[in-house]
Amino acid sequence: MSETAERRYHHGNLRAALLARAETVLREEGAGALSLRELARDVGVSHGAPRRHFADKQALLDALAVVGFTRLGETLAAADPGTGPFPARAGAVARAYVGFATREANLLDVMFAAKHTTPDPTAIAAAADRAFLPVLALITDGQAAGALAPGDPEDFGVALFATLQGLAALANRGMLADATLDERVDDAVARLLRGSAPR
Amino acid sequence: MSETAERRYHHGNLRAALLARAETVLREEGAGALSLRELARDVGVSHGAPRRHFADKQALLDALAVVGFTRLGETLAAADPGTGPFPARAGAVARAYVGFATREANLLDVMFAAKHTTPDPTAIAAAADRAFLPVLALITDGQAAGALAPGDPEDFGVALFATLQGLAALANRGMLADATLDERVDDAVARLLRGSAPR
DNA sequence: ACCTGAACACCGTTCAAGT
DNA sequence: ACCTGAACACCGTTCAAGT
Repeated sequence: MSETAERRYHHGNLRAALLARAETVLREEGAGALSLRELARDVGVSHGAPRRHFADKQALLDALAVVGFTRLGETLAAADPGTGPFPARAGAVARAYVGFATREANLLDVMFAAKHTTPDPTAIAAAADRAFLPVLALITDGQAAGALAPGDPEDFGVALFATLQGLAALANRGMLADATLDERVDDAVARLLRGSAPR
Repeated sequence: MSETAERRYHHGNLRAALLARAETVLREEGAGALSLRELARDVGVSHGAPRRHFADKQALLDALAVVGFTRLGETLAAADPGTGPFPARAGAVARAYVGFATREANLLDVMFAAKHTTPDPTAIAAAADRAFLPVLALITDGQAAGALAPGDPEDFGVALFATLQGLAALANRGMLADATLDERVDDAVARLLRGSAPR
């Protein structure tokens, strides 16, 4: 294992290894605990080596954000049953979103950090857009089925996303004492759906 | 309460001076630029001195969070005209919240950071509760006026706050390209009000 | 009581040098 | 092309000593 594995490792897998380790540290200890030097140590490489693959710490965080949006997109796509009444589909996707947002709270912080000042800021935006594509399709279905008033699907999409993002933020900060998160989600989504029905 | 106990350093109160300087740095450069050592330098004191007033960096951040919630409460209270139709009052308060949240984006990050692991975590929670008191009163008025369905005011409050917090987050991350923030706020609040009317 | 200054153990970043 | 290791300038935190 040693010779070939070492060689392969150092020739092409360092970026992936750093990213994987960073994801674990992020999940377990938060973004504040991320250190390029410690990551390098963990992965068995000198502290200067990461620079080859991440120009600076922010570049590493940006790469984590892209990973996060990709995972989120998969989660959302998998959550939509694709058939059945619109409110049931919307509720399933909504619970999946806040589930992801609370399970991966630290990752979410990195995904929505206001810092992305790196070489290619569009990479993150593109990953984010891709993640929300399944939701936009769902909304279009809802309009076609007469459950939602017609109009730009993004209007409802923004309102829905804002609601869920806000609920996740409250939950992650421990500010949702009285009711459970899913109850809050169901209640808020129900209000939004009622207020977005055709009139 | 009135614990401005006039601790003196060269020209006055070190704790207050550090806090004031920290608020400026936070507003202009973000939480990442906050350094206890630099703050001490700015204020003309040795790097060990802040420790007298803030046990560690997190204690400073927590104190900033309390300041932020206090300011937010004042802003919300001032925004409610106190009379007039409920939707107009709710709209005014909603716009005031997102206005604060976008004007003081860095402060908001600190206020809602998930870190508060310090001696007195209840201080922040208490400040937050106090900040939202005026909104709860407004909701009660709305129920009395028949604009909102009866029930625990906190149910509507959580949904409203989540929506606004989410919109502010989107705006602060530059993810609200198409429409202006106030348009998004008005649209989302209108949906929420329609969906929360008595049936 | 409040502040100073040295000390310690960590960082991120840069860069000449190795392979 | 990829990685090492020394160097630099910064941190947060601790603590004996000063005032």
